[in-house]
Amino acid sequence: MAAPTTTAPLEAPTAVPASPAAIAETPGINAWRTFLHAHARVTRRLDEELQAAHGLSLAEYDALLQIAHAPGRRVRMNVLAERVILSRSGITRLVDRLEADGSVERVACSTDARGQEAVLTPAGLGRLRAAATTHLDGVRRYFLDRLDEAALAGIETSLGRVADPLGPEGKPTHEGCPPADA
Amino acid sequence: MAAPTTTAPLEAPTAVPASPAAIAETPGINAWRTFLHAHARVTRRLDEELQAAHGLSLAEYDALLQIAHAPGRRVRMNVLAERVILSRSGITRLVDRLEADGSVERVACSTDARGQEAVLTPAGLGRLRAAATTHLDGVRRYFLDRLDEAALAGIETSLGRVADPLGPEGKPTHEGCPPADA
DNA sequence: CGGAGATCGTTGCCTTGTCAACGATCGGCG
DNA sequence: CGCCGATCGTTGACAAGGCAACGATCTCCG
Repeated sequence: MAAPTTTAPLEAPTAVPASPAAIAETPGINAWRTFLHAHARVTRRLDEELQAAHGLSLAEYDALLQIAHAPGRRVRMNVLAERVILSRSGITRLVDRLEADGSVERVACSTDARGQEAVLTPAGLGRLRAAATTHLDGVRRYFLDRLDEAALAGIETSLGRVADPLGPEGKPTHEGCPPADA
Repeated sequence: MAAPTTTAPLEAPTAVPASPAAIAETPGINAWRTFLHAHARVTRRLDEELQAAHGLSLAEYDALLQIAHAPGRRVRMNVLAERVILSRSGITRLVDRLEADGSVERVACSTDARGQEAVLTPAGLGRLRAAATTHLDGVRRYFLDRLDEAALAGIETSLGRVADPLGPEGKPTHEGCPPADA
């Protein structure tokens, strides 16, 4: 999803003047606008770099990372979807791609015959580690280096409040199908 | 673009343990993660609401808004593209859609025969104003209300630094084709 | 003036991701 | 046990956006 950028509503349809003078009215709206802008710019950059250097999209990188961090280096499709914030079909396709280039394997879940797990292959781990360098470097350059510690802390707690509950999904993430091989 | 969510790299491929214990290593990386998460959640919500209530995507809303704020309620495709952060082809298609439902008209630019301008129609203005209510309400609920003034100010200046130059585009936005009718 | 290169908006083709629908399976209740 | 609704992952059809290429035009420089 490309990320749009602005927000403010408009004046009464008064004459037909032209003055873009009255933009900021809802207090704080500029913070929101800045937020959107920052996200759009940075993620686009990061995605480009990751793609150029390793042929991975940001979403794919993220998925690999999630799998790598999971116990047994395996994750139920299910869970992966919500961790990466993608629909189930989206995850199916993303894992299709990762499987096609050998980064991941699909195995049936031992405790639920409906389930599939995405398991990281050694190749996938290698790819991820290589990509991580690029990615973290980018995050540093575009994000971390521009902010001092206080700002980072502020962002973390502020936006944490924003990211958290946000509606009718209060379920804690249940770990799906803890692998019998651990 | 759905927005991916995580970042951290991994441990040495030690044994094959399973402990996701060592995640945060690059200092500040959590701020980044939180940032991504907050964006993904909030924009998805806002987009859904806007879509449901007015049949507008966030990008379309944004484009309408940009046009409405421009002098003469008209903007060169060109300029619109960079304001909404979309490629030129992306803007062509977005304006196609807006034109199809009568929110916008395309007119040739009087001073540059290559140029097109997107002009807001009265219908488009109406749609925008209706949508603005919904949208601002959402922004308030999901974003502004969760942050106090200090946090908002912090976000604005911090992320402002992040959004700003960000690479080889230092050109100030030139206003394209100031309309002869103003 | 005239030609070379840049810029503008559009288009074809491709990728990514969503939604709705599907078959398979799970879980609970009679 | 047997059925019914919920859940899982996949698929087909589709929307949105990017890239590369195009014709038209502009701009600058000789």
